[in-house]
Amino acid sequence: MAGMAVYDPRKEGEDRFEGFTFSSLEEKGRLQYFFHCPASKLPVRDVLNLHRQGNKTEPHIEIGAENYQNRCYYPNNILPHLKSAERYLFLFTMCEDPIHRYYKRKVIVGYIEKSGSVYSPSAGERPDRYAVKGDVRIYSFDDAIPIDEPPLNYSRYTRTHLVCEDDTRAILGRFSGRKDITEACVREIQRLDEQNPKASKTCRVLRGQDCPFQRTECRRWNLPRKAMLLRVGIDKGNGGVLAPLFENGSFEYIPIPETEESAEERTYETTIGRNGVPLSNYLPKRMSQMKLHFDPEFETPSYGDMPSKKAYLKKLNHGDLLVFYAGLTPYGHTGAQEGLYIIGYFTVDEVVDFSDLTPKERKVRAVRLSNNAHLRRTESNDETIIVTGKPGLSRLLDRAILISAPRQAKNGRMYHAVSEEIENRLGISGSIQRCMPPRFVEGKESFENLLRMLNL
DNA sequence: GGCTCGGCTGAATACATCAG
DNA sequence: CTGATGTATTCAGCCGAGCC
Repeated sequence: MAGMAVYDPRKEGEDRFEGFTFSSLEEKGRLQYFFHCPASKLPVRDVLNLHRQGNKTEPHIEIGAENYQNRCYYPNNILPHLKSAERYLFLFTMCEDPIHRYYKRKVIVGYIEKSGSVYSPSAGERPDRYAVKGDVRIYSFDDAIPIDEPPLNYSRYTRTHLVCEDDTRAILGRFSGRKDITEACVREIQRLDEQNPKASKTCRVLRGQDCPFQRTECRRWNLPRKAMLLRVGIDKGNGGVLAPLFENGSFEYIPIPETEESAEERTYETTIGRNGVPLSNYLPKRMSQMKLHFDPEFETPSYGDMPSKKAYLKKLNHGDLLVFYAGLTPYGHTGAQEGLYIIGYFTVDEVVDFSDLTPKERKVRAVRLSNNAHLRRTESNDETIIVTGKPGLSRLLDRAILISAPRQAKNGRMYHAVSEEIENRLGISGSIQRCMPPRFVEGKESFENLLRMLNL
């Protein structure tokens, strides 16, 4: 009975393992409290130390553990749980989201289904401990279960509590069919942790230590990533010409003209390209005085759009790639082909949907993102969606990367389709002449090929 | 076999402490 | 003062030894 499914760098058989139970478990459990991070609407631990109780590492949902890096109610709750036949460690917290109906209420937001333990020897300030480990499920505050209401009716001052079989059934019943948001929570923890200095990060690896789960089970280090390809810049329908591709593979990124009222003052004539001459040099005369719709812009960096692409952009997560391609045509040489080329990318920091924001938040964001063409427009920005890139991991390329090949349609006209080589490497295909629908590069192999193409 | 009692265990709770 | 934590204490329930 004891000693099953235990990871331990030391030898097994020590009497400290005696009594841990991982088999023949019963359908019951107990509560375990954690601090909710007030900076998040998701039920994640207080990574940022906003409760002044330390940068919380537990529950360590990345590997489905509690007490992995630090002790928390260790002798009173975790050790008895490890010894007991209880299957579930129910995680509950005080909701700190001021606009949620459960604000300042203690609610159960998920559980760990016990299947083993992890021993961690003491290190510095961190005493040695056993963690509970198992599959974890986390649910949103909307789906959370208040502990002081029927059917539970526990005291609102509860710290630890056993959960009998009836209550366990009731809790699992309430959660069944609801969406497990563990992955979103891991991404949120990752995002929040970036604000912490190295010594305060809630991941051992980021603090400079080894973690035996980094390459295996840790969801933080094994999050699926994807890329979205989006056509941008001037094209034949939007100006009548394509941007220039020079003989050495460099190019100009030429934004489309601004058609709305805007605070933008730059024109094609006043904007000097990377090649040293005004952008208007590459365009018909009639366009010289037109203002630019500089989107994407690589300074902040940011990319904005209106509702049409919203659903696609909202699929992007922190750490995903937003890859921009444009139509380019050889300029002053014949050593390359006219076609579609990757010209730059963002490593996504945030996707901000202005319709989710309060008017006050909108104002704050609009100031911070004032480099973006959509926020320079005079009209209201309530429906705008903005993707911000991580500075340093987002750039306009020096050399464009060809991704298309000409193909003949049934009616005899030529169009740009994904070249066979790119089809094999990135797993996308068909016409990419139009920006809609945007193509996604998903799957580990395709994504890694893309990273290599971008030298990432 | 059945009953008593004492010791052990673990859940609940009281206490001390600390920080906003 | 409030709310949270770690630790100490209490107390109820269980189990087994020992006795009739």
